Amino acid sequence: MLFALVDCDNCYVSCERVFNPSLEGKVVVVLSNNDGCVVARSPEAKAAGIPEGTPFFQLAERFPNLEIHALSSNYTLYGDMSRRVMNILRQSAPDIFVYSIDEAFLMLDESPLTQTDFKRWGEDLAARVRRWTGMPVSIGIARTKTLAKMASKFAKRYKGYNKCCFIDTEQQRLKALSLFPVEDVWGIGRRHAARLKERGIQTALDFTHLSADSVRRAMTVTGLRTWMELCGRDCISLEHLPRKQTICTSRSFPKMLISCEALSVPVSGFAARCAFKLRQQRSMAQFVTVFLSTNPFREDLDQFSLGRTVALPAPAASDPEIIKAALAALDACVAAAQQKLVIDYLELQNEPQTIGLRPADFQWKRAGVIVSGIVPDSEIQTNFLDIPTKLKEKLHALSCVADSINARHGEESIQVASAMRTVDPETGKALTFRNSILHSRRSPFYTTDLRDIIQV
DNA sequence: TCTGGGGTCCTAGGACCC
DNA sequence: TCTGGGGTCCTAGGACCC
Repeated sequence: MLFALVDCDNCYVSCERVFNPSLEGKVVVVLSNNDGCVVARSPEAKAAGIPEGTPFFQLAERFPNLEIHALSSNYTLYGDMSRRVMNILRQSAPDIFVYSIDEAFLMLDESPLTQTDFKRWGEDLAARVRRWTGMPVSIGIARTKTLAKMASKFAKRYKGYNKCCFIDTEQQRLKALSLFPVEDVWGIGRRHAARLKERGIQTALDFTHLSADSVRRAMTVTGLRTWMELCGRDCISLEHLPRKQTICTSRSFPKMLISCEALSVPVSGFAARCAFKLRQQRSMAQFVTVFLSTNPFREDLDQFSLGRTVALPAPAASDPEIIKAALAALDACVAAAQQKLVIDYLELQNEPQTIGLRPADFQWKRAGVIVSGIVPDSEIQTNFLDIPTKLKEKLHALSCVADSINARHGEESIQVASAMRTVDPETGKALTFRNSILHSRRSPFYTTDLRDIIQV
């Protein structure tokens, strides 16, 4: 068995360039929600030294002489382009595992009967994806997934590979390991890389020379798996549950929020979004968690973060049920935050110089909803004599109808009112958590909205 | 002024049970 | 005087990924 890892080059930037070729060869970055940080960079941006995660507002002062094209993220466009690329990959290999929006593993049959020239096959596939979608991809092929990831980095880094690197023989494996920095290995993050370097481990090859025992001690079995994969033994399984075990929707707010009332609007929206994701994977959740946190960058303000979980009476995936539980969890969060303020107040009264002072309310910068205890909806036990069960079924059916209306007429065509209680004073339109996110530099929805279709 | 979002896995340690 | 042993479950926190 061989694994091919197909990875889109600079995915978000490449999506933008497909529809706006004038960005070709320029310094381009794509920003996170609210135009916060740099999340994707063109090769030119990387070469210019722009680090990933740089706050947008710092770009101008840190790179005054650079002409930077900064775009808001357009996840609708990226998701659609990703789907097109994955469909082409699916035609080339029957067994494919989509690992993220820009990556997929392809399982390749290596039996002597097939006698495929894999290097050539990979080059053809990359060329086909490019021709049919405009997206550049790099392909790594090897006997383990970790080695395939490594191969794809070589394919990306050196033009000579013609978009595909095949690590085939034992000599090629050792050579590749010796050229590969240990911090770039899939599964070795910043922390472990720093500790390894302290011990003089620089390359992936050095890492494989450690004993299995010492790797296990320092990096647990996950590190040991990486070690074995680099040695050529396939042991990272992709038997991933197609159903996620937790689902989370969270956002930072453009402006900080204080009151429970103000928080209830985005929290309802996050809850509805989680409920939608549950229905998409045909599952239901048993628990709903809400978390809040203040702005860690504002050292002048009191910092606090907390979360509260509410158990649902029965597994659910309808908007009203998940929202109701989320609002209960939000109430619990706000009550706990109030309690913390009271304790802080009592502490202030202990010191003569702070007697009479009252701590300021917390200013919340970020909130989120997590649903957990996820079970397939086919396994839900129903009791036909139970009236609440009947009501549950109706609520679920109602949400499914809303899903199909939104699929047909666009996201947020119809939704639960508690997620849109505020109105934009300027436009008079209902404000939801999604349309209140800033993305002033977003490209059009070229592939998913007829009004945005390119005119030639 | 302005600083992202969504996941998984593993381990240690405490609570609890008989 | 002398105070066990074995197990499960849950949670928080750390580490990793894109």
